[in-house]
Amino acid sequence: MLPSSFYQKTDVIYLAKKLLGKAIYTNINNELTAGIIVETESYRGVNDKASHAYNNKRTKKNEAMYLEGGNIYVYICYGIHHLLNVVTNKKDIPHAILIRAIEPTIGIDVMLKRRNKKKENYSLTAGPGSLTQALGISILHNMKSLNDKEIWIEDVNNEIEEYNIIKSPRVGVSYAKEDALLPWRFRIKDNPWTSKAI
DNA sequence: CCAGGGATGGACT
DNA sequence: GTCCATCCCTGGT
Repeated sequence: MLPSSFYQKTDVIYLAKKLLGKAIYTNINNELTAGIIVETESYRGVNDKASHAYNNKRTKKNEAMYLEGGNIYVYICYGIHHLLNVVTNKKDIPHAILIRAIEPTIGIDVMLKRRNKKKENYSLTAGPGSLTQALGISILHNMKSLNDKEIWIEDVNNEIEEYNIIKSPRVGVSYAKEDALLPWRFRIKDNPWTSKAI
């Protein structure tokens, strides 16, 4: 389990790249599942027009972003999809990292059941709404800690070098004007489990 | 009070 | 490629 100090570092761009290659685990309803994080996006708080916390926006929905690093921000997108963010930085600095895809490693049978699929393929966990469903993560986990027995992240000695990280603009944030072009989406090069979004 | 809309994914042509 | 399901917070009336 990563220490809280990891998440409380101040550079959310650095941390989004550092999360690549790490393993995220859930143990929900006594069912263990896990995968390697292969795609992330950074959201850099009050000055980032794509962030839910832009301009110090603070509501019941995004309150989790203002917790200290190492907590979880889950919100529902389009009324259907539960999207998982790792909160970073100090308390009251609302930085977050969206987990966009994982490569499944443990509990694939459980993931198939949760996703209502018969056969494993790349659509099992590629995409932010898909991986939360596979891992059993929902809005119920909003504001919970990653230093916990239900959801946690581990270093599995799988460091991703800078030259193996693809950087591109974030997905679905065209409303963010000039900030929409920032290359803050990170993917492991040549990994087939990343999301298919352009 | 209520219409609008979003860090998407899946079904279908 | 196109369409659209469906939640709930937000902001304008």
